[in-house]
Amino acid sequence: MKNITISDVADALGVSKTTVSRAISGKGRISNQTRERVLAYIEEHDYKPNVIAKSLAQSKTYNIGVIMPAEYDIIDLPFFQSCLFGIQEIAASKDYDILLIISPPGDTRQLERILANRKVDGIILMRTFVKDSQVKMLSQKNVPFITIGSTYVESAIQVDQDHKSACFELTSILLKKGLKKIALIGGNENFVVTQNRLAGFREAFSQLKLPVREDLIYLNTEHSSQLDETVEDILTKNTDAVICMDDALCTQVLKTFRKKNVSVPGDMKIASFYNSTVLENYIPSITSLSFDEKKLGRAACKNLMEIIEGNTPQKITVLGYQVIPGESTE
Amino acid sequence: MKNITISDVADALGVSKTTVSRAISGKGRISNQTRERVLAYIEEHDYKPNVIAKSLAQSKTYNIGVIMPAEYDIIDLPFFQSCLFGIQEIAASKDYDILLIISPPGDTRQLERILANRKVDGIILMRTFVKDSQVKMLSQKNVPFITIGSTYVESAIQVDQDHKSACFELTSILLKKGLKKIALIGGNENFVVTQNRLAGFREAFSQLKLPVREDLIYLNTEHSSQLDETVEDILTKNTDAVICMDDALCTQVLKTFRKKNVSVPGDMKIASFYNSTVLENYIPSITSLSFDEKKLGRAACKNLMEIIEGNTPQKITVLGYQVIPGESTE
DNA sequence: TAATTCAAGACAACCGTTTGCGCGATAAAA
DNA sequence: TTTTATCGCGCAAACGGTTGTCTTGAATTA
Repeated sequence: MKNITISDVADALGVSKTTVSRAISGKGRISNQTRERVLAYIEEHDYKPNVIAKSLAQSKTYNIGVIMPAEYDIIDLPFFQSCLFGIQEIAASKDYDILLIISPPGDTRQLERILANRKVDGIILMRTFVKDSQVKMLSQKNVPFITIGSTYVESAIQVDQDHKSACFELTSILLKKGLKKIALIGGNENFVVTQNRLAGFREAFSQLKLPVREDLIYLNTEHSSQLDETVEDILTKNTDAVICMDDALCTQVLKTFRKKNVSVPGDMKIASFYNSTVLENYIPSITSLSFDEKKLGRAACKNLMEIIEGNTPQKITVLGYQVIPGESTE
Repeated sequence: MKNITISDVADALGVSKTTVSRAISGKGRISNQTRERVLAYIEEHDYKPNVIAKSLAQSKTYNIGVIMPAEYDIIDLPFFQSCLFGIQEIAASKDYDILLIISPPGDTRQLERILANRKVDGIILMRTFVKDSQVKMLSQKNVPFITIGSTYVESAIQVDQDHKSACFELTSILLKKGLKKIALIGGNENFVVTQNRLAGFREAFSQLKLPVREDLIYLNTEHSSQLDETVEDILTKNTDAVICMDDALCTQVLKTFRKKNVSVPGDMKIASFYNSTVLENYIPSITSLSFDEKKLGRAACKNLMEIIEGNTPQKITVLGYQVIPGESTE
């Protein structure tokens, strides 16, 4: 069964393709009467324009590319998922679809192929890295794109969560409880978020005129064996509290604590980023931060749409957070 | 800067577009000498064919649609992620990209729009439901598609994990330890996997000529409040062991056990599906099943490629599993 | 009434490929 | 030598829309 085309519609109504096209797009000169006649016919016969042909004529695909870093040691899944849902929500409302690009941050090949093939009208990067070759590449070509998470590339339009303030506030809360020896365990140093959180951590100390214990900052802590050593080290240093930069790290730390009979919050306080499902069922409940990732995705997608439509959204959109107090820091 | 087109290449070399097209595709009659001359020129000037134009001419998009159910209470994220990675791997190797479709299982609108717009060459459903309206719709239209997870629609080509055998084996292990009063806590009854697991559970009993305690089967257990009641109920019934159909349920059950001072494995044994990161850091370690989801994604995508290329893959591909023994059932 | 304006819509070129068909040249078969 | 196959390649028509320009007839103005 062949699909019905614009010519079929035109012939059936005894008008030209132009007229049908204009009736649909609403652009160009056409009488209301004719427009309605065309639209009625289209409705009745369920004509759907061929988007491919439309793409070719207009150089527009109605797809947006969303880049998800293909890193297996990142347990940021709920983040990506919620973010995607937010993007999808806005995209769908404008009849755009999502082309998912899964590649390691340093690898621009798939992205380049997709751009060369003109398969998308714009790009959203769901995570950015300190020296992000994808961001660099995108800013050189003339493609609309949005980064989620800040980047050092001048031209990039960004949507971000306020990780710096969040980490500042979390750290401050602990410091004000008299906990001075606070360890910070973080993941990949090359994430821009990691840097931002670190900055907030430092600022909390300096604002209270307290010294940061540099020896208690542990970044790039990914693998379980390494993390065990880290915890070991933390314990020998008579630490008061630990802030974990993600919830997967936190569960591991908690496990090691239990193995070593370190009680929380008795012997040690602990707090984490994201109040994700992974932590939800811990006893004691864990103090953590809550960000609205779906909102983040929505904001990113809205901004991208603006750029695609030729407008210029504000350069940086920063979204808030919430501290969720738990028993683990009482 | 305009993009270089096939006509530019043809003109530059003094040949026709036909010849250039043939040199690239390798189809049609062309001398080796000419082909190489064309390919060399293309390489040097970095000509990339316009995929949109190609799509229009060939009615082919080099996109595959992947459907992810937009259900917030499903904590199957690692499953979907690994699956996606597997799909991506195969797709990319054939220069296909992934169009991500996020919709609730009962909602076929986005899917219909995408099909009407001919934006994909085929579809993969990452989860199927008992009465899956998406599957039903797809099997009516003439679109290549693969379901992950079995379905009752005749024409569907399926890739599946052997949840029935897996649950059978897991249950058998417990039964053979003398644990007869086994509770089964499951999520959404409308997932086909849920049904399959239930079948395996039952079979384990019947094979050992033991009666299934129907009153210990708890399906559709999603929300935390409801789950608490369920656990309460299980405890009053003097149960020996609990099998949780997913790891998120399991962590909640474990939490409630701890609250009520039910010790694992002393007072109660427990086992779960998937050995995901959520469970990784529990003490005691949890007995669970391990499936290779990435492999599943790969298999699904390979089969879809077969269909798209006009071949007929086998109707059902079933992948294995592994039981990961833990301290929780010792 | 003639000249001017303008809205409605048709025509045809164009977007960048693929592909069926035809044509001349060369090689093989009769 | 003539007929037939085969080969290498170009022509032009698709694929299904959009859009700038032109035509037509009716309304407006002088």
